[in-house]
Amino acid sequence: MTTASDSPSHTPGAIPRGQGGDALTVAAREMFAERGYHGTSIRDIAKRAGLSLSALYYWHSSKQELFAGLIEDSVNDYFRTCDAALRDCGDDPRERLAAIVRATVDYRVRRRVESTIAAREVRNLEPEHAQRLAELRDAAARLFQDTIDEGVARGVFRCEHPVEARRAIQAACNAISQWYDPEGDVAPADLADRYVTIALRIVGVSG
Amino acid sequence: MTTASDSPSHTPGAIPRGQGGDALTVAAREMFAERGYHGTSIRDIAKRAGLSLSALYYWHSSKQELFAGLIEDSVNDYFRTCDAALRDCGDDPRERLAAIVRATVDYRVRRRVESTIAAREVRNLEPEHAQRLAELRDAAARLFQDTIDEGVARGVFRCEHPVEARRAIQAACNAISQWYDPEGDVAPADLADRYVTIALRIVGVSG
Amino acid sequence: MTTASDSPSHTPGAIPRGQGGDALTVAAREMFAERGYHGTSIRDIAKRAGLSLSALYYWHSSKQELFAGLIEDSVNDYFRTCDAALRDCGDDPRERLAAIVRATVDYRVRRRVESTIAAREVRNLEPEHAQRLAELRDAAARLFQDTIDEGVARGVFRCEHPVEARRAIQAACNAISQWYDPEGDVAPADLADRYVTIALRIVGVSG
Amino acid sequence: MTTASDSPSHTPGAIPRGQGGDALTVAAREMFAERGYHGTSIRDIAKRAGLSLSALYYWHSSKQELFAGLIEDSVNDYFRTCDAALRDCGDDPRERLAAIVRATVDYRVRRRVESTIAAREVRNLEPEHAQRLAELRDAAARLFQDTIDEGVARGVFRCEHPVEARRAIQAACNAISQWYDPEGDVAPADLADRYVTIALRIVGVSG
DNA sequence: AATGAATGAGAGTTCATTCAT
DNA sequence: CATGAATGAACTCTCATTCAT
Repeated sequence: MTTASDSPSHTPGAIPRGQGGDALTVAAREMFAERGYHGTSIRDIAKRAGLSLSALYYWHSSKQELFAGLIEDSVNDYFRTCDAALRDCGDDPRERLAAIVRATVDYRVRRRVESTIAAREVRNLEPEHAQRLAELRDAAARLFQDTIDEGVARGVFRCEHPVEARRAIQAACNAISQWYDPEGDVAPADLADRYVTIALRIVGVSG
Repeated sequence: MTTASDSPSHTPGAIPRGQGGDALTVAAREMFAERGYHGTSIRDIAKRAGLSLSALYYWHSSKQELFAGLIEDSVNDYFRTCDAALRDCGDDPRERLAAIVRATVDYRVRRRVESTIAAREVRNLEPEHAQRLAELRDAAARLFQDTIDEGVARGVFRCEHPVEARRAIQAACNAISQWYDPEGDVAPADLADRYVTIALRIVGVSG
Repeated sequence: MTTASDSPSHTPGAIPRGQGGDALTVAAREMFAERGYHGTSIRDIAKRAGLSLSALYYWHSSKQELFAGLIEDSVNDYFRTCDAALRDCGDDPRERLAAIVRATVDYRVRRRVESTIAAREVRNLEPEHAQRLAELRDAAARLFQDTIDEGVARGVFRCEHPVEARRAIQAACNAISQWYDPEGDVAPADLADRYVTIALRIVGVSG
Repeated sequence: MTTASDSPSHTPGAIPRGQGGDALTVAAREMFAERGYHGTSIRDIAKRAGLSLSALYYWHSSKQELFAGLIEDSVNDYFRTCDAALRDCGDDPRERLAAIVRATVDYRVRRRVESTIAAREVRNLEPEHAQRLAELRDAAARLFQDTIDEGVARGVFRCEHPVEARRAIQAACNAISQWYDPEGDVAPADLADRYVTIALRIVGVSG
């Protein structure tokens, strides 16, 4: 809950919630999503947050740190969501795959904006952060892959190219944040159901 | 075949191939893909092309024009590929969906680099170009959707949510350019086969 | 007295006198006069002001704004000077013409530098500012013309071509800033007397 | 009649009239007048002349040379005009002053465009040309001044400040090119008459 | 906890000019 | 007589960042 970006980066103890710090991350999230990392200037962010440029530097030590904080925050959220979903379910591969898909859809809908940033702007992370993100990305891929492979091994999934299957499922889920309209008429839970069906079909479980 | 970006932007007739103009588009393509639009400076592009900054301006009237040219070129290629594929096939929805998927996979592999650019950097196109690209994007979606809907109508596809099906298929195919390794051991044709299978499963045709 | 160009262009209230902002307008005035608008680079201005290029952009939003500010300032000064002169004099056309000529000479001597800029560099003003300046120019012409016409009507001026008379008087006064040497031996007040005589002769009042 | 700018600057023998060379000087004259020296690019000139950039360099060795040629041409014209006028008149100061004024007005109307350039853009001449122009300017001033002084000495002019008188007369005449409209309804000859009257009044000869 | 003033580096773009053909 | 291709320097302007207050 307490994230790096809520407290001044150089005095990491004090947590003045709800003030300037928050406005900045909100503004940064929106603008990075709209215009990308290089397309967004730190002045623009400060202006949209209604603060001075110097105030931004009080809360964040650099543009990169502000940016990386957003992404890290969001990715951590994803893993917490996955963990929670898997904790509450048995060991049947169908059930497990469904849980992961549901967690992914949920995340892509709930964190639509940061999600888009993380997908498109990774290359702008400095090596340090980039590597950590790459590891998390791999971890997510393994989560899917292990479940699929296990299903194939147990004979409940019928799937000649499990790697492609995993890629297709992930790609489909990840794309959601690019088109989902929170004001539209498909509820997140319904959407999750539909993507579970799609995922199961891809691994050869005809719904 | 003859593309806008091969000739000086102010005399759009002549085609001096294999010269400075070409080197520039090649360099631009690579760098935009690696670092994005705003992350790439036109000095970098000129340097990689082995030309001076001013030479770039001899061939292209602006960074934007160079950028938009690349994307337009690539997108036109996609549509030519689709058209050709559909021309050579019957009217069975399975056959048609397979043809479109194959064309899409082919394009995403063949034009891996521009493809990534087009997907991630649309927002950096100026309105004029952006709109044209949006229209083409819609046209591509319709190509998929119409085929799927027809399949459902004829009863050969079994698919409760054809819009999500289309989105999943497109997302899966589009993602290819993000991970495909031309030096890897999966031939494009094989890859296409695997994605045709995935697509058909998504629309309820159990391969 | 307080002019737009003394405060950062984006917070047009505060007036930090005697600081960087002032140095810039001083430098700009001199250089624009010496080399003209296009002949003066913004780097030159910053250097002469002893500031960095970026500091200039802290105080002024663009070269044009800095330029237009100078001119506007100076032209406003002219009109204040004329108004004051006319307020303190009766309604005799001779007295009034003398007052306007005196105000004009005074201004051309006092604001020698900007005066030259305004005369030679109008065409480099962007439409918006240019139009406002044109209107002020017309107003000045009318000030002279009305006085002359009234003198003719009352029979105190003898003048067959009052428009040419006005043009000649204005041209003569305006040219002063091109040759006047503040270190020379003609005091501004004496100069004004001489030009009053010339003006009156032009309208047929033999001094 | 044959001027420097009509023949290629590096092969000063051949004179192919009426072709590219002429178009260039015409275009240059217009653009320098409209936008000033620094505001006019050599590309703009070539384009307006309907020639390529390289063609311009065939006819002129540099932007400066093209520019200086225009001005020199025009100033020489002025002196030829003055000489002719003075040759045809007696030695009465009134007659001589009238002749010079007439020549000046004639020139300012006939060579309106270059005239404006010469007045406003001298500072952009390189030292070499600038000095020559300054000398000519002085010569012109002397022409007026000598005549006025002679008139005063002979007692036909009544004029306490003959230098200011000269400046006023010159300024009035020179300004003509800034406002004269060749399509207006004042014929050059009439205009000259009016300015002769003005000049004589300035030196105390009541018309 | 926040600001106003300043900076150096680098952005995209245009300039006058050259030269082989 | 004229062109197409190229260059290096300079242009206006924006960037992320700093620091005294």
